[in-house]
Amino acid sequence: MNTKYEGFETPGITVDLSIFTVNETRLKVMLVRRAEVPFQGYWSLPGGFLKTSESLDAAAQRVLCEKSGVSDVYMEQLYTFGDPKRDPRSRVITVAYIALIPWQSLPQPASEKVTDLTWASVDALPKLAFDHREILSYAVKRLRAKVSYSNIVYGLMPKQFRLSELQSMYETIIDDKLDKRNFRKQMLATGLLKETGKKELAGAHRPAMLYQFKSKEIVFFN
Amino acid sequence: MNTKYEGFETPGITVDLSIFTVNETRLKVMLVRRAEVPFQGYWSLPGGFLKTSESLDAAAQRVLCEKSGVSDVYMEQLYTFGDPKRDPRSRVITVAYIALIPWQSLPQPASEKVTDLTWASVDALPKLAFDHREILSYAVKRLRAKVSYSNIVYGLMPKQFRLSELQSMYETIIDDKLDKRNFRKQMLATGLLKETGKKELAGAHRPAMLYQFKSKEIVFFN
DNA sequence: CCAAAAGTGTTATTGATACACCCATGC
DNA sequence: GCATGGGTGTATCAATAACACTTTTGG
Repeated sequence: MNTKYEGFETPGITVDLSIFTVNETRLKVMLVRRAEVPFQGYWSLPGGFLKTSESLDAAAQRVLCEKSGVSDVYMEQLYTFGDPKRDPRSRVITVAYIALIPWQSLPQPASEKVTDLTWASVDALPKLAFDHREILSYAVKRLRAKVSYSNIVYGLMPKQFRLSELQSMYETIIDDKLDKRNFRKQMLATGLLKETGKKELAGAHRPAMLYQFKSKEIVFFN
Repeated sequence: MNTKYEGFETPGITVDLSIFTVNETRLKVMLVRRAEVPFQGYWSLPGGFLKTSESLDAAAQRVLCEKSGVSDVYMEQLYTFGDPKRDPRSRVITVAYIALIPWQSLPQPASEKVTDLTWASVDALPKLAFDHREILSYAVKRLRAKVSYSNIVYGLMPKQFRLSELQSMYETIIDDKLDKRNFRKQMLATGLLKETGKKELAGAHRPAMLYQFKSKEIVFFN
């Protein structure tokens, strides 16, 4: 038996990531296909075992980079799931994380044949391995809540953007429509945005002013 | 070496609890004195190793009951701390919890000689073992924040109470004064309280109506 | 000149804040 | 009758919500 102290357990520790992005006005999450038992062939959240002398944050960062190819994005610890039966093989406790990646920052997949990684709309999920469905709904809940009292959408926007793109980002995540004038007023009132001076000229319409965030800091409102 | 898979670690898992109560208009947290190395003789948060086939919540519940003698109180998972160096002996990851106990629910200590357990004011803490100071400041931060957007103070109130006691509870936790009339208006407007009909007669003043919560549910505002 | 998205202010409503006096009781 | 905490209402201010038309461009 795999114990360190009499009667106490030393379970395996993993990190599992809910990596979100928004594309085509859909909130999407990264799923990877499991190559091994248990749940072979099922989709699951990307994750991995904690390595020796690696902090939890570092492990999450490593998994993020391995799977997405990006680093330096918004990430936070979500919750720790430790039900004794959540892994049918042996006791595994997982520390769940949330990460946000702007769609534009994602490297395009090298080939069309990548079938072991996908971005699934959170409202059209396949069956998931382990308790990953539960983890993911918790992650979505946290994300939706946090959007409304912080500027966490930072993590999903490209460097420069139109205010209408920012509004669309909010609308996609909270799944509701917002008033254009009130939205702009409020956003500019936060003082967190600055004009870049550049104007986007693409499209048969009046060009839009491009904005960017003054800093990467996440701020809480209320 | 204590590994389960090549290169992966199976650290010890503990739960550590920040158990809060309020007494004499001070927010207090339970500390226990460590009998063993490391940090022998230091004060620390109550905690313990996860047992085989025990869920994280169950472990936290067990520790709570062992140390405080109460169960069925408000408890929530806080955060997981996994720095590789946080325990000088070996790798230990701790899942931190918050618990709230009404002062009136606490069994009085059997003898005056109990010197291995204390309730310390959170603004006058001794040196703590491990990273418990960090855990505790995180817990206090969470508690203070949550008080202002939920009815989490439920967890600290006795069955029946005066509105002025409820106000005092809020003021103690957020460390600020509130307006009496506005406070009462808002509290009653939530619809979460009901009069008990009873009046408290103690004291040389007009007796106060006693209230209680309609349900134990925790509700979020905003 | 038509389509398409950008940009812009005012009013109404709601919620939050500030504030002072009388009441019921015990001693 | 005085000290103590209990109990009550209104006016102001700030924030939020509702709402429609003009502008600039490409085709």
